Amino acid sequence: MTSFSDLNLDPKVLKAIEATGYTTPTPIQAGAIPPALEGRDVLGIAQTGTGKTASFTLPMITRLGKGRARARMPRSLVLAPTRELAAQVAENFDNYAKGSRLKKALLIGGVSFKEQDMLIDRGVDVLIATPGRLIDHFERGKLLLTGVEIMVVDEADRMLDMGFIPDIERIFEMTPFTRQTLFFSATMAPEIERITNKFLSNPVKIEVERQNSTSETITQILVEHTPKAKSMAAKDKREILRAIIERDSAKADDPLRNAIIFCNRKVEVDVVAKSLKKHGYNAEPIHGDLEQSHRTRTLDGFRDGSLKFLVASDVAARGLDIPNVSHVFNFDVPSHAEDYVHRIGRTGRAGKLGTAYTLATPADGKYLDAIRSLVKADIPKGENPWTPPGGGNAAPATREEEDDKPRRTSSRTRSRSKPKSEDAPPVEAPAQVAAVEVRHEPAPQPQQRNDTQQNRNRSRGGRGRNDRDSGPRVVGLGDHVPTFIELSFDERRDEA
DNA sequence: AAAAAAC
Repeated sequence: MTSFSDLNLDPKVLKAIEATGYTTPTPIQAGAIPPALEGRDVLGIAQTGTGKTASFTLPMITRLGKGRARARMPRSLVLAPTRELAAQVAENFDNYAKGSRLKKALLIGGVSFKEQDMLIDRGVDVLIATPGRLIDHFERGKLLLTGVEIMVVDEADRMLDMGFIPDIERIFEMTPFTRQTLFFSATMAPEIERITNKFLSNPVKIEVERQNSTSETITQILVEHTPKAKSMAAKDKREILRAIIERDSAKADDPLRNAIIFCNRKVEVDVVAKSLKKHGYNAEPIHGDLEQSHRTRTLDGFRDGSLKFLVASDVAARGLDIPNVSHVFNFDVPSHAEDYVHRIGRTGRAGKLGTAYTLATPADGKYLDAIRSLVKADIPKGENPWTPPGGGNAAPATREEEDDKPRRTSSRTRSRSKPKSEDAPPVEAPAQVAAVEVRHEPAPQPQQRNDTQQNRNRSRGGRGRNDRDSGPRVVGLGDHVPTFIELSFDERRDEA
């Protein structure tokens, strides 16, 4: 078994790792760090929770150790899809770069440019950014990416989901082709494949399975409910949610200590958070419409335990590393099956046990099917601890007056009936997220490139990035005008 | 049916 000390990392980095208490690299770290240190491109196929972040920060710090940043010319660049993820990478970087003199800047939206500008002006070794803000800085002429030696794309599949791929391509094209690229994605969708073929050069491909501690430690439970009317679904689910919270808080083993409650829509996040608060629960919402400072504060509160219930949109579904989350609730069944895996992966982390509830109504059938087929397993059904007043679950409507309210109004917080949190024995059967195949492919063949000329002539203006494999035809950087510069603002906007 | 990311 390798240990970090076998990995040729900078002694100062090793010291910082030691201080964190880790001794053994995770599979993605063991696979990615050695080639990354050699300067090779790396294609890492790994989920969050596999130690992915350290697998690029550690070699980056080591490799950047020598050399010095120049004003406005960062030496490395890390791209992350959300502000929170970027901030998390920055934190990780701070931890491991303690002993070094490396300067870093975090470029994310929602905060002022001023401070970010100042840092860039002084020169940074590491730039950690979300695509939008990075491009904004670039457009203002505050930033040159021609000095980037190492570029990291984290959570590429999520970037794809969020429509960032064109931005990512533009950013790739602003950096020198001589850069080293470390590229991470949980899946290899065709579009991701295309990007990696285009921008990675003879990468070392490392594919690791979802960490056991994630899948095997999560108890998944499906709670089904048939509302008397469709419009009652949300209200009923809020009742069910509280009933489960009450029941599981009182459990002897693996009791509920805290929870992330995922909703599909931002308005629903607000409604559920408000409703929980109204019922005396310590809950706060988090989603993209909230001010960044508020988002940060809320997340910090949840991390340090002062906030017990985080009601979240999918902004918090992926990548966020929050240890000690005992429960995850899918208040809504996610409409993208992969999001299910990401959401429930927020619990059961670092070897701890976790419970993931999914509240479903008959309308969710086809999404549940998609989830079942993705995880290649059934989600065990658990008991619904809430009984609607005056009747069974599937009984015909008797309280129509409540149902007929317009949707907006009825989804406002009006929940009032006390949950009947009888001690229905929790029916739990452990389910596992299907393991992803493990494949280590240390050295795939070089890509065959013979379309250099076509690439060069493409209307988007970027020269073919693949020229790298077919000889030193591209000389220097001067002939390359970043694509987005050639487009007007309107064109850029229309492209998006 | 949506979320996220730039002013």
